Amino acid sequence: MPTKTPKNPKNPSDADNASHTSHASRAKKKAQVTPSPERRRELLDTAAEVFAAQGYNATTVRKIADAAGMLAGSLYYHFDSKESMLDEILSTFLNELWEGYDAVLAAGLGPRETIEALVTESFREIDRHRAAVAIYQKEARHLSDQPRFHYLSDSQVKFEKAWLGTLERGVAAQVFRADLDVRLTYRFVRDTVWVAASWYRPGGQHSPEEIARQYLSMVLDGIAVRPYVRT
Amino acid sequence: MPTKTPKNPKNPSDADNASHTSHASRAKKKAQVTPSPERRRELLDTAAEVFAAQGYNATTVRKIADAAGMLAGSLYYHFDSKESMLDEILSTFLNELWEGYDAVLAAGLGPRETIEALVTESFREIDRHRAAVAIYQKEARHLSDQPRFHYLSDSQVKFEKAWLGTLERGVAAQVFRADLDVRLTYRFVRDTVWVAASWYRPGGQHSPEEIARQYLSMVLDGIAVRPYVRT
DNA sequence: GCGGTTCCCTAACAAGCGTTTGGCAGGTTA
DNA sequence: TAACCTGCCAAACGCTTGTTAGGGAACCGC
Repeated sequence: MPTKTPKNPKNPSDADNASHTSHASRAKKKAQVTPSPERRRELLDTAAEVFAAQGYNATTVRKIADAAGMLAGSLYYHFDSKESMLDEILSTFLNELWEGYDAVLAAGLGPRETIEALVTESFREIDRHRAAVAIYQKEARHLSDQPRFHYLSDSQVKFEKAWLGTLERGVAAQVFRADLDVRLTYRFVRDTVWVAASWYRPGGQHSPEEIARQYLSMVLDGIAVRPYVRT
Repeated sequence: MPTKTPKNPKNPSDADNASHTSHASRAKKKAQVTPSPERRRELLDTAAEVFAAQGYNATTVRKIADAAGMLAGSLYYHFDSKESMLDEILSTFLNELWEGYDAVLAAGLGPRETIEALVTESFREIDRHRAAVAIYQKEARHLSDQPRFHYLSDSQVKFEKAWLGTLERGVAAQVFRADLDVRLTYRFVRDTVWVAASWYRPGGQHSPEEIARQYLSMVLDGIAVRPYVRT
């Protein structure tokens, strides 16, 4: 990474709307320059697509520019760096994700209903942010070492707390099996949901809700035929 | 990738022991040079570890050399290129995997027992080739575009045939539920197993067999408590 | 003690990387 | 008409990358 630390560290009119978790705190270098947010979104969408397909490191800034129909340098009118594109993609996704999750967790549902709602919400997020989810899965682990991406770890901790907590509540309430290792169960449920982003294509034959329904059916009841169940 | 196509395309004593699927067919350039296989293994192991931790593209050849306690150029005494290290890591893993799988599939077990055996075998492979599995998962998709790595797609096709076939047999034999989308179930089971490589650490508190047992229990019977089952 | 082999180091190479700089066309405002 | 943004291009920058060439130390069999 030839990041020759920029020579003009002037710190101008740092006035952002401050809702984002991470990239919002970064100062905007060039003072007079104000690119339109719509174009940013467009470019971030194509960038996310390329990142997801090729991997972040394998994606050159020239490939992104290519996909966007422009030249490499032109991207720097809209963004500070390649890394800040990644940052914005991931943090935007996580913000939206937690909006949904927090709503579910605040609803005061029972353990089973909470799991069902979380899974359904997750598939909706995958539907909306397929590329971002795919990037997250591939890169999160080694990104979270960098200070800039610490919010990834934070999110993961929060994530684990929500899911694990719900599972434990469920075991205590005897709606989930007590003979399983809860951590193992957590990872099992978490992974099965999110890896779906690697094969899911929006507009396919199954809606997010339908996929969620089937996944939940498998996770909760298993894929084996039951001998005979009396209720 | 500064791969300046080598200027000496001489094609010497091409005599390999020809068991490997992919890299074995590549000619050895330098005629007089014969590095020891043991050292190769060692270096490949550390390379795999770094690849798995940082991602293939983010891993520079200098980092690998560092981890191995040598200098970047020295690696080229043992290997043609960075890419051929990746190749050898992946193909070695896949060869061993298919040895195990083929044995299971040839055993003539019933559908449920086949699934159980495949899952158990998979966790054993994860135990043995954790790094390679992690690399495979992160990189396989975009690698299989390159001709050199076409064997990854081939393997995936074979893989799908084995699992999907077994599941369908199971549905026909009424040991697996018929009300689920079989493809979805396949992806579910497949993903459930293999993502474990991302958190599994050999020598942990659970043996591969124990993890397999719990995973199978979840996949087959679900995590919900059953009302009352009469056999 | 000599030729050969094994394994690594030193030092460079050209290509590709992310990024910067300056400028120019088109639209908007005055 | 002039001044001013916005969005992009053209061309270069310094660094890092994968890779190579040549050499040298240690050990071998003879």
